[in-house]
Amino acid sequence: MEKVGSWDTKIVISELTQGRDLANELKNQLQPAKSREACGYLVEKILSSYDNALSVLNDMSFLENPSQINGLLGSASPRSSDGSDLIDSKDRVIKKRKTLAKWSEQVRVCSGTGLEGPLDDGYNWRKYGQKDILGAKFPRAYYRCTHRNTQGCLATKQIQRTDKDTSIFEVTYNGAHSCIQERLKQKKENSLILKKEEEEIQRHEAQQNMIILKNETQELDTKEEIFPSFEFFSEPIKESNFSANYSPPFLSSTTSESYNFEIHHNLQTSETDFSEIISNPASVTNSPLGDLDFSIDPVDFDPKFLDSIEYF
DNA sequence: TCGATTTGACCCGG
DNA sequence: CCGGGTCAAATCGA
Repeated sequence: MEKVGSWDTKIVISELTQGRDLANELKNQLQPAKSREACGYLVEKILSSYDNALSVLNDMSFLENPSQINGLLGSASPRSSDGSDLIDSKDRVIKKRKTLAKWSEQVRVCSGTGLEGPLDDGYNWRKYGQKDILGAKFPRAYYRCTHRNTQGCLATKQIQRTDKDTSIFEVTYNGAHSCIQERLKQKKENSLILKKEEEEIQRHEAQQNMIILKNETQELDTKEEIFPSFEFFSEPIKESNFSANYSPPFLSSTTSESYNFEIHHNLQTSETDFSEIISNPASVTNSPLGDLDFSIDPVDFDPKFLDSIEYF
């Protein structure tokens, strides 16, 4: 394929849209199924994946259409020769901030699921800060890729528990991973990190509400209710490659508690830094969905997108 | 001992 | 000046 014009993009969008609709239909069909929890998880992941892909493609089709670029960038200032900087009204060169691909998710973690969703997104993160955010009940935690120094990976993420529903976490990802990670090894570590994080949030909440937990048992019970288990869900799912005969071991131990899972993707590439995403094959799996084995294969994925870069 | 986390200080853009 | 984001020394813990 020589290049991907808006017509080709429309086809891709159309195909993805159809796939999403079909997955939706599948979701409906699976309602009475016994293993609804597992199916629901898979279907939600499928849908999220489609949403992500569509978001990317929709943004790209924006960029392919010059008449829409002004709307996207506002009344853009003239650019300097290399296109990387902006020039203000007094002809001063303003270094354009290097913006990385940015997207966010809202993840609900409910009783009985043990689902941490993108909180365990298959990458090694190192916490480098935590801030109390004005007007927010819970602090925001800042993470960067563990391989920042060793591999120069610039990916970061922020995690913050939402005010209204304490079971929902807002996870904002910044930048694409350029690192190669050991995926299996890190999962247990992540689980430990998350447990600590949860404990910290609990502590913070307790402080804020001036609640003194009368005994340790009560505290443990509360933790158990929100994050009953980090590991048992994600481990088998991710390594099962979603084979048809896969039977999640946790289902037998899961009671009648409903599988309550909600994930919302909000992909933003506020500026034209798609090269951040596209040029790096590893970044294809940078999405929080990247831990899924059915994520788009970089080999099949790259050529079209690389061709489309020429429009940027 | 060494890598990860904590946390107050610092930086910087609005 | 304020608030969000990052730095880095102290601390933790495996």
